[in-house]
Amino acid sequence: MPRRTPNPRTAAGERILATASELFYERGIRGVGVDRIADEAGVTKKTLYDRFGSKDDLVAAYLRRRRERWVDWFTAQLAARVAAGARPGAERVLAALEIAEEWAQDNRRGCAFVNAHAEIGGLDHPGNAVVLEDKLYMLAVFTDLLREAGYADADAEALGAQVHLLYEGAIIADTTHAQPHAFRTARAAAAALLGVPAAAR
Amino acid sequence: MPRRTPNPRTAAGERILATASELFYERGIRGVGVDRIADEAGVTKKTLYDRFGSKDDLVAAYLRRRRERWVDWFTAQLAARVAAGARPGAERVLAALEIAEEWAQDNRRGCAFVNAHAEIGGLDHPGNAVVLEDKLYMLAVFTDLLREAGYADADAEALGAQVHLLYEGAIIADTTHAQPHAFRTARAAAAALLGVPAAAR
DNA sequence: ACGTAACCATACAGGTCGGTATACTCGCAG
DNA sequence: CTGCGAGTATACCGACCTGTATGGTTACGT
Repeated sequence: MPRRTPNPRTAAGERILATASELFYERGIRGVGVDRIADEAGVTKKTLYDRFGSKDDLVAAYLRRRRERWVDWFTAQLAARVAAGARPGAERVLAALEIAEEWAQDNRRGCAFVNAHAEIGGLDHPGNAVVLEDKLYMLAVFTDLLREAGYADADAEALGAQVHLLYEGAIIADTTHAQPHAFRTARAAAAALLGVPAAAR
Repeated sequence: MPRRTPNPRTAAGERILATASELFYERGIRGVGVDRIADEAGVTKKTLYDRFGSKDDLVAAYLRRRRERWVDWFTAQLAARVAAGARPGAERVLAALEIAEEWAQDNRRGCAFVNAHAEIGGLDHPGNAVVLEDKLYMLAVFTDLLREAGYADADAEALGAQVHLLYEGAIIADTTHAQPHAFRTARAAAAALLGVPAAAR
């Protein structure tokens, strides 16, 4: 048997994934070698391969982990805003965009999934499914927020898709420094599309 | 003197740049080595370095070339729509989004500048300036189209920035396959923002 | 007590990376 | 006719790449 069953759920596996996540995000997937990941995680390369099987699979694990973290954080933040009184519909959509802005402030390299797609998009790579998953999830977030506010299905889908474009566009405009207030602009546009006065902020 | 003055304007330099442009776009910057570029261009590596000085500079040349091509093509397409009767304001903004969609259909790997930014964004790289240039240019396209239609400066800038987010978002949603009709959605949103009925198409 | 999973350390294979060195040929402009 | 720029071919450099091999240690469950 060439290699142990890849089961990353060990202390060392956790350290590897944490290190890889940071390095992949900050320097790009192709910009980091497995040697360096193992070194910085205080682990031998053998352990890395025993836990994850291959670099490609480690990359996929990185993307899955990142998605999990984002979904958890985002969900909690949104729930907090709801608890604080954000009403269904436009208010919660704008809240979602504010949350995204807050995240972006601590994640200056932009959307990990867009970046990953730029590097592995053309290839047959286990990470690509995760990228698509994230994009579809965020699209669903917006359409669901509108559906739950009583919009008819067709309207919720049409408007949700439009807001989703503003969301994705804002991340790009923000990270590339094309627009210093990209998220504020996105909120103004979303407010207009949903027919409510734009809160100044 | 270690190396001749980098002047890419020769037949071999042209072949190198053409080959590099295709490979960089299709497989990513870090996904292509200079050896391969030289090979496929029918040129020795020495010639490549004589013409371009370094891989980083070749990457910057690729981005500049790509930008030039896009600006030329986009300008011509927009001029054609204007000649065909597209009136100032919303009509030309929607036309611009249609042109972008057409380009995207032949450029399935998405925005070369977003992709490049994902790979070199964190680094001190000569290509980064070109990326920013492209993003600021497209932002200016939309604001200028509105200014020329008589919008007050502040309105043109605010609305232009909103449409720019839709544009960037549409490219992302389209290339990642998150939204199959991303550009149509962007046009619907832009039409709503500009207060005109959305042309079905 | 024994097996086994999870780790350690070292080494190496086979290839690619960006970049340089040497030596040569061709065509053209002074 | 000579000097130079543009190109060829080949070889090399050290560093890095993903991945494997060998062998030994620790801890834990049955």
